[in-house]
Amino acid sequence: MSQGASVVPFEVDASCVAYATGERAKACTVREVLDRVGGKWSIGIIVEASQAPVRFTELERTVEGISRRMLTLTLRNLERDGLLTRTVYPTVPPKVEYRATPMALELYDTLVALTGWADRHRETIAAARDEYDREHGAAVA
Amino acid sequence: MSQGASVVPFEVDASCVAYATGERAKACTVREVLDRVGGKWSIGIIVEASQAPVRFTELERTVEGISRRMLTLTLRNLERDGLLTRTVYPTVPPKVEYRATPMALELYDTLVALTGWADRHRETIAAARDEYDREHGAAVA
DNA sequence: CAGGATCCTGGCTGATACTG
DNA sequence: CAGTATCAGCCAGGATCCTG
Repeated sequence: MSQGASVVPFEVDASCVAYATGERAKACTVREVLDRVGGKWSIGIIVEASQAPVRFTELERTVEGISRRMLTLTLRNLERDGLLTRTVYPTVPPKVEYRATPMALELYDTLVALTGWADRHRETIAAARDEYDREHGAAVA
Repeated sequence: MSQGASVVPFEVDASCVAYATGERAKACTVREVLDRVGGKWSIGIIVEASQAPVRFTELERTVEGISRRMLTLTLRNLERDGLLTRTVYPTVPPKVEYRATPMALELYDTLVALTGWADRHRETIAAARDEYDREHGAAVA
């Protein structure tokens, strides 16, 4: 985190540059990737599927608030992007297991760091929000 | 985005639990925090503002693709949550500087890790996506 | 059990125009 | 320069009903 540089266009690493410039053509943009991961339910699902293989209904209960539709959609997208594998067991009551791919597992630590950060600062953020609302007209929901 | 509390079967750490259970009441949910950070433009702005103080127009040029409106809105939200400070210099051409707060700076490394991961795997993801589309009837958008 | 299909809404978002 | 205001569109997301 260099802050000394005064002129500093950006001394960021390649990934951030690619992110900022929206450099495409090659493959997915960093933004495209982040959009997928940053989806409302993706993180929760990836985290769950990183612990152990999970079944559809399991996720439906674990990831609170998700609708069946969104679970299906998110699952499909994550599978499409190679972040989850979907295994169907042709048993009589169908059984489908989702598990994180190595690529997704590699992301796990970062996600834990992210949720950890969020967790550590929630109160501070809530406080900041309250104060901001108090100073400025309030009511911003 | 309303959620109820419940039980989490897995042995995740506290942050993930808080995330999964959507435990509120205290402060912001982990999800609420992540929603803010996970916004379409937040990461880019935080990353920029973590390098050095940035001005409005600077961000407008650096964060490619953002509209003036969204820049303003995202900036306001980030400021409200205490992730950015806004400094107004009452000069004749107005000058406003945004800089990341310590809390946001703490997040910087994680964000770099995240964008780094995204960058490293963009091609893999694009490939997985292509293959998925080829196997399944294509057109899943 | 694990989806698929459909309908519908609200919020995020972009485009455009105006201002201190 | 650094915003604010307004209008309109898209689509993520929810609710509901149906199936292999």
